[in-house]
Amino acid sequence: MRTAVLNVGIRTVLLRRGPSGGIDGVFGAEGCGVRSILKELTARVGEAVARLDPQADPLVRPAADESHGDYQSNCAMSLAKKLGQPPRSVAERIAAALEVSDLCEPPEVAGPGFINFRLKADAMAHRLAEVPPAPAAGEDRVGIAPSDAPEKVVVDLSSPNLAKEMHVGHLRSTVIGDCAARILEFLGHDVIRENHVGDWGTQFGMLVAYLRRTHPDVLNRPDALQIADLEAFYVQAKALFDADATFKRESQEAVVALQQGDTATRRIWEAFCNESLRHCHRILDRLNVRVVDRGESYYNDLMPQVIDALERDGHAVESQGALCVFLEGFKTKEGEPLPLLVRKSDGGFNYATSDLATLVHRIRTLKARRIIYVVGVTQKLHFEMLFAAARKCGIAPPEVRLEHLAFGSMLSRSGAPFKTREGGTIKLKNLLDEAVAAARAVVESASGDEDGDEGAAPMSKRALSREQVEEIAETVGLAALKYYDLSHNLIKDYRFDIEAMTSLEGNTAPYLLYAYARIRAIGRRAGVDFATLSGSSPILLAHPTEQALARRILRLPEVIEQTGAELKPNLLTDYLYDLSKAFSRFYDRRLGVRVYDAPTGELRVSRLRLCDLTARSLKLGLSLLGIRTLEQM
RNA sequence: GCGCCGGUAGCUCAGGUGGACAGAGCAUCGGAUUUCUAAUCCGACGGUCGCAGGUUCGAGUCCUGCCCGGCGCGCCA
Repeated sequence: MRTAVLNVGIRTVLLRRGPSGGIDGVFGAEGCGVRSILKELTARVGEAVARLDPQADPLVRPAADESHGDYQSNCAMSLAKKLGQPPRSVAERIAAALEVSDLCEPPEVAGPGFINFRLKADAMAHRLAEVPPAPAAGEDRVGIAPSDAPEKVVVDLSSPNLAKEMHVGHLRSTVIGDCAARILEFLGHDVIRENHVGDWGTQFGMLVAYLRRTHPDVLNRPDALQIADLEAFYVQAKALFDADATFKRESQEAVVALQQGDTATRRIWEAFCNESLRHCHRILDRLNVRVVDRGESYYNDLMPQVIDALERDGHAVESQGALCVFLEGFKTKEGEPLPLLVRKSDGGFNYATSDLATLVHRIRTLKARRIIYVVGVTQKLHFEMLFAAARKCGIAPPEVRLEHLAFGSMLSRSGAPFKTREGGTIKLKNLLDEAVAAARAVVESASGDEDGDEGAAPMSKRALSREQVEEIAETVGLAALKYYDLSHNLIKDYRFDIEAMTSLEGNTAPYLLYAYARIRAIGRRAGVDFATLSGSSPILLAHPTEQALARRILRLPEVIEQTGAELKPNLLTDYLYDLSKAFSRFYDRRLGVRVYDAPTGELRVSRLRLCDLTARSLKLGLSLLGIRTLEQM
């Protein structure tokens, strides 16, 4: 699939070559300075290579080793094999046919047949100078244009069960799904964030019955329902259910009443779900995650229609009393065909039923062209079967992309399952509090010592009030949690390590947030308004650290694009860390350059603009991860 | 049993369709320095990329077998 995506991307660029000879790619809209250099070079190499083989992939990528330049093309080697010619001579011919003098030094052929590109400093400077200033209000795109081929995308994220409180198991889906949605939105797509909450099933009969007993006034004032501890409420109801036969009967009757649409029962159920959703949104608000709530019950009426149609069309057949869709390639332990069960032998519906109905709704009503399920890897088989069944039954036509964005589990620091000492689930709220507390300790220890240790003097000028510390701790703590999650390969399990994630050193949110705050402080101290620094004066890239920083800033469009194409957030986190390290070197007193006391006024403005572009790139990148920045730390 | 996913430096992890000596952070050790927010920068140390074969000019990456760990495998979600 990855190959297909890349091929499509390349073809798109080639088709879009404008009369000017420039590439109006995803990042090349008029008036928006920064285009993806990777795309542009890919197009240029593609044109040169096409003379030898129209099918060949230009294989342009950032240089593996900076000593070889900024970008490299690896296409000559494989092409040479195909043509039966020496790879170096193929590379020489491609290099000779290339027209890249506006961007790069003359390309060099090296090693077995690599073609190396080194960007010209003035080309980089020119591109950076084209980036428009940040808008006074609203989103700063840092000069990156949105896609001109927007798609309707559904991201299925978070999706807790309303019977209980959100727990640590919901963190990854929420954070990863939000990140995917943000990146796709930024790229210009029309994203619907579906919070597919569990609001139906036998447990809700029990909860309704328990609510009747504990909150007799709920019917009179359903909106006033408050349950302080949802988890405890569930546990108490369950205990009574197991111990009390009368209550058990009431619960079962409530289930039936719910299914039959009994008004009073449904009002109680609704009151409970709304209260539970309020709990969810307290957490989602805190995480700054926006969703559309649409519970499983939303599909109640649709399910029988969908299933009846499957049965009528012969896609689903009865087996051992259950209605099944048989699919090729799936087997049971015994080697028998493994079907997807879409209706239980008791006539009831299950997970697969509601997922199929949900797909129908998303494709036919919401008109989604791409549906991304952000769900743990343990459900991989389920989604493979679901997708296969949806294809087979014609619910999902070929042009609709179905993706399971699978992620591994969050484990405890020791590598064991992440549970309380008693083996219970950990509430998500408690986890957030723990991260914020750890961040508070870090911020307090670094923001000037009230105990008055040796180095109090330099810190005193940014001593923070209690309120400021709280605000910073909240932002840093949640950022640390999200960033740590997103900076790992999604498919793998990872260990929850509060110290590592809140550390101020290394590839962490606190490091990046500090880097950002530090750059903003430069602007404040320099007494300039970055918004007015544009245009008039040039960007000068003479010093090696200036050039290194420029290179990093210019990679932002291609990194965002690739992160969105592959849905791998750690590509973006790695980039942001690399960018801020490049800034630290640029700003280093020994190996870097002077900024606001630069030798000339022109250099001062140029360097301040580099600071501004770095800060804006960091802010944009972090915002796509769902992380807020701070002007001061 | 079958299937899927992992196994990379002491630790935590990156490694785009096979490509240039396998990268980073932490930890450890050494250096810079009284500062443009040092919450920094530079350097060193550290790896038979689970094992064994194979394909290839070239394999952490592809193929086969095996070892270890995790997950999943008909009426839960």
